[in-house]
Amino acid sequence: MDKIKKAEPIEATNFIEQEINKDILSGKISGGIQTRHPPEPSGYLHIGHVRNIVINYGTALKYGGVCNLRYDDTNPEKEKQEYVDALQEDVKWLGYKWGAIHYATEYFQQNYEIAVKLIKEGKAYVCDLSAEELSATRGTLTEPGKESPYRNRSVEENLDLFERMKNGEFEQGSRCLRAKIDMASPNMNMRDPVIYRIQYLDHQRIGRSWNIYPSYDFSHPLDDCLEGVTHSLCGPEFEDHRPLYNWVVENSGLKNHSRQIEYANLYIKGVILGKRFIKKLVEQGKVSGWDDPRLYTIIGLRRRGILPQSLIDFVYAAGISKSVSVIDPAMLDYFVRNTLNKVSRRVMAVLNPIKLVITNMPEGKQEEIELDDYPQNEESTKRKYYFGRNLYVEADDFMKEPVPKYHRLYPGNEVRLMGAYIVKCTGFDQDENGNVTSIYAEYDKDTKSGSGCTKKVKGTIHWINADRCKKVEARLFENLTLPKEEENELAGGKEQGSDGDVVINPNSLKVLGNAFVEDGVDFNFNDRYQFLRNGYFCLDKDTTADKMVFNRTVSLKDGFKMPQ
RNA sequence: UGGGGUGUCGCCAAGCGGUAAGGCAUUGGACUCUGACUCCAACAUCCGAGGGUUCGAAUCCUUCCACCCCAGCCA
Repeated sequence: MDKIKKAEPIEATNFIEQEINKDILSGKISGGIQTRHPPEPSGYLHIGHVRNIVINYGTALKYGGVCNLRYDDTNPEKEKQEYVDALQEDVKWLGYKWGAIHYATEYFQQNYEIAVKLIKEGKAYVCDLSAEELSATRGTLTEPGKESPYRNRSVEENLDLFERMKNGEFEQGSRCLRAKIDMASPNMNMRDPVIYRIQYLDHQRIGRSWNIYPSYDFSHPLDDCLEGVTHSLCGPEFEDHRPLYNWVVENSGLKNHSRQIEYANLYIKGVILGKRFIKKLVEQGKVSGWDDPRLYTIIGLRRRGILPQSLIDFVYAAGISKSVSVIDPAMLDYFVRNTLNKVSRRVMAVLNPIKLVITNMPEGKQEEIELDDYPQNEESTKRKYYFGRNLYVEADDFMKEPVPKYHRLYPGNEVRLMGAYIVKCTGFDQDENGNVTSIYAEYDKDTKSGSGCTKKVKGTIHWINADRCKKVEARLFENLTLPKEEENELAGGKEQGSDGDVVINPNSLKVLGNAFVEDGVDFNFNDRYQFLRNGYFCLDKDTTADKMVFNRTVSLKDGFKMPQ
């Protein structure tokens, strides 16, 4: 805004910054850098939009400039106040600050005046062709279009007709205002594009105050210039629109000229991002809502427990270019873990419990031990916990007959119970189906953690004291969709259409209702936890007074490959 | 088959005429009371293909190929 810093070239990290540097060096830009974040409030933002946000706010920030949030709300047919509100929350959560909030609808009067100016200069005309007729005369990719019979109306007639459009005298769709450019242009966008349409709709912000609405191609460049935007950064689909953008800017009579630069969208392999696809999943009840933790909407990622810094790091690491990028989800996981690793409190939780009885520990005896809250930090707070006779360990941490390189519990083997003692497995019980029902072990009193014990064992496992625990629900997630082959198999060999119907991965949500956590830990919504050896977790909003629900944000990287 | 854009390691991505950065993934190994983290090492004789210019090209020229976007009174 008024405190924009005069821009200096910076060390460019991508082609957009290179272009901006050139503009500064060539003197095209004399003041500060200004960008805009122009979402249409027609849906929830997803991880692909995070790139737009990072680029627009982040670039302005780097140059000491400003980025305004401008709602591109020129189509009331698709927009809702619900989305307007959600958008701001998402941007705030990501940690970016806008210079000001604007709405495209704020500029309607100015847009209108410029349209009138264009008419007076013979650069725009009212066309009476129907949408179908207009489409039929636009030509094709290989053939030029035909000029509209209304193309050469007099300025007076155009002015009168446009005024009457504005006054609501004509039926919706009966007339429109078109820019007079070139019906033979190889660029379809330049074939006398529609710049104003009649629309009688209740707009979420301005109600029924306007009967005519400018199209994106007309309002966007104008609003950029009006607002003082220097660089209008947008998606690749607008590349073809750039000549039109420039045409509007040059003919607007506005002094500030904004420059449009396009960059590629961000996709993640196997992740559903299309607005209509997500919407369909929500409507069909295949997910619990726009904030289902399996969705890559910003609210979904947030609910899942991902921290904004991870998203920002991820976007920068992925880079910004003009080529289509489909990123490996493992890369996102890496940055999610990387952020979480630094801030998460370590606690023990057993997700798939199996009983472990320490036979040489007397019934009823509870021995105090000490656990680090943040062992990854130099300084860590500690908490008390108790070792006893009746414990739970992870079912995965026991095998009747070990596979090679298996370092956990099996008859005869010793492992360390984290923070407590080394125990030796002495036996197990199983039911008639061979399912293990309990494990037996003896602990070695000379091996208490922190006692200076020098004995080493290959495996250390986490555990929960059955007399000192809380039962909770843990929700584990996998990708919503499966790789194509598996998906087709699930669909009975039928190829899935692209109509938005997807086969959901049956394992995309696993609810473990019999999980246990330490009873001495006060869990809260703002903190992040690493359930040791199980992954990063956070409290879900479904938590109630008597049941805590945890989402696994992401698992830990698992270096052990179980041989088959 | 018109126009616009893109093609560099499995996935991203630097490189802008001087002889292939980096990240993720992967693979070894060290460390480890998380098989995590961290650390160290390996990982494109080659830049979509062919031809040309040059002492020298991923970078320049040329031909070809592949993929993406555009025919809303959507954005």
